[in-house]
Amino acid sequence: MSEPRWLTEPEDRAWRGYRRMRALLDLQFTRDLARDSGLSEADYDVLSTLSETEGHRQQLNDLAAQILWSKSRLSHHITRMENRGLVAREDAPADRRGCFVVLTDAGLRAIVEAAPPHVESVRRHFIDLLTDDQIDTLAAIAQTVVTNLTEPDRPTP
Amino acid sequence: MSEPRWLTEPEDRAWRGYRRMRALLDLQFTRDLARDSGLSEADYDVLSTLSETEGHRQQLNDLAAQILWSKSRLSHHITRMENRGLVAREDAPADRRGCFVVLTDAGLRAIVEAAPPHVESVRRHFIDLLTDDQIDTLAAIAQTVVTNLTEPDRPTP
DNA sequence: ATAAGTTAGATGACACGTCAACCTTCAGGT
DNA sequence: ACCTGAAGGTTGACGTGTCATCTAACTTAT
Repeated sequence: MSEPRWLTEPEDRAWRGYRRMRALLDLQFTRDLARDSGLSEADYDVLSTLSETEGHRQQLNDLAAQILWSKSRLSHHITRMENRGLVAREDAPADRRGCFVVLTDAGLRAIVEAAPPHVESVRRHFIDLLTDDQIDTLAAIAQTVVTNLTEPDRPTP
Repeated sequence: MSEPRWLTEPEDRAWRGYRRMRALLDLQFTRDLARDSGLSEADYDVLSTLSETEGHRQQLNDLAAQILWSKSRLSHHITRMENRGLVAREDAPADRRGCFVVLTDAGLRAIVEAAPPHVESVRRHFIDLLTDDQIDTLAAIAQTVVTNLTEPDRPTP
C-alpha cells in the first residue's frame, strides 16, 4: 500500500471540529447534569431509556444493546444504581438466566426532575445554535454513519 | 419555570443520531487503532499533537490545554507513556516548575506507523461516507458549537 | 526583602469501564 | 435422556480518569 489518502483541508476541518465539539459538549453536559441533578450521563442514559419503556423495565441484555454498552458495564453500573435506589433487579419470568432492570419510584422521580434542565442544556449548548438545515444535515450524517457501522460488513468482492 | 421546550421531532432525530454516531464511531476507532497500532485514542492524541509541534515537544500544561485534558489526566497518562518509552519528560528551561513532554524516537515511529491506518479508518467509517456539502456543514456546526463553548459567557442582560 | 496569592505539576484515593473467566440455563441434535 | 454449545449475567483484576490535596516555584504588592 502506497501513501495514504490524507484528509483534505475541508475534511480536516470537519474531522478536527467534530472531535473538538465532541469533547467540549461532553464536558459541558457532564458538568450541567451533575450540577442540576447529581446524575452522570451514564445514569441519565439508563434512567431515560427505562422511563421510555412500557412497565419501566427492560431485560439487562436488551437494555445494554439499546444503549450500546457491554453487558459487563451495565451489570456493574446497575449494581451501583441499585445501591443508590434508582433501579432494581427482578427475575425474568420467561428465562431463568435473565433479569429485568426496573425503574424505582426514586429513579422515576430522578429522571423526571433531571430531564427538563438537561434538555435546556442540550438546547443552549447545541441544538438552539443550529439552523433547521444544519439540524437535518446532522441527522442525515448520523443516519449514514450509524447505518454503515450497524450493517453487517459485506466482503469486498 | 414552566414546561420545558422539549425537542421537536427533527431535533430529536439529530440529537439521538449524533449520540449514537458518537458512540459507534468511538467503539470503531478504538478497535481499529488497538488492532492496527496497539495504541489507544488517548495515546494517539498525545503522540499526534506532539508530532505536529516544532521540536516534537510541548509543555505539559499547554499540551493539556490543547487537547482539552486536565493536567492531572495528562500527568498520569504521560507517566504511563513514559514507561512504555513513547515520550519523555524534560525540565523546562524558563520555568523550573514546568516540564516539557518530548516525543522519543520510538514515539515518533509509533505515530508515523499508526497514522496511515488511522486515517484510513476515519475515512472508511466516517469521512468518505459524507458528501462535500455534509463535510462543510459538519465543520460549520462544529465551529459554531466550539465557539459558543469557548467564548467567555456573557451575562444575559 | 518578604508575605500573599497563583500557577505547574505530581500524587493517592476513589469511581468507572474493560477484559477474561466463570456459572447457570437454555436449545439442538443424537 | 444426554451431550454440546451458545446465551444471560456476574464477578474480580486491572487500566484509566477525576477529584482533592500537596509541593515547589513564580509574581505582585507592600
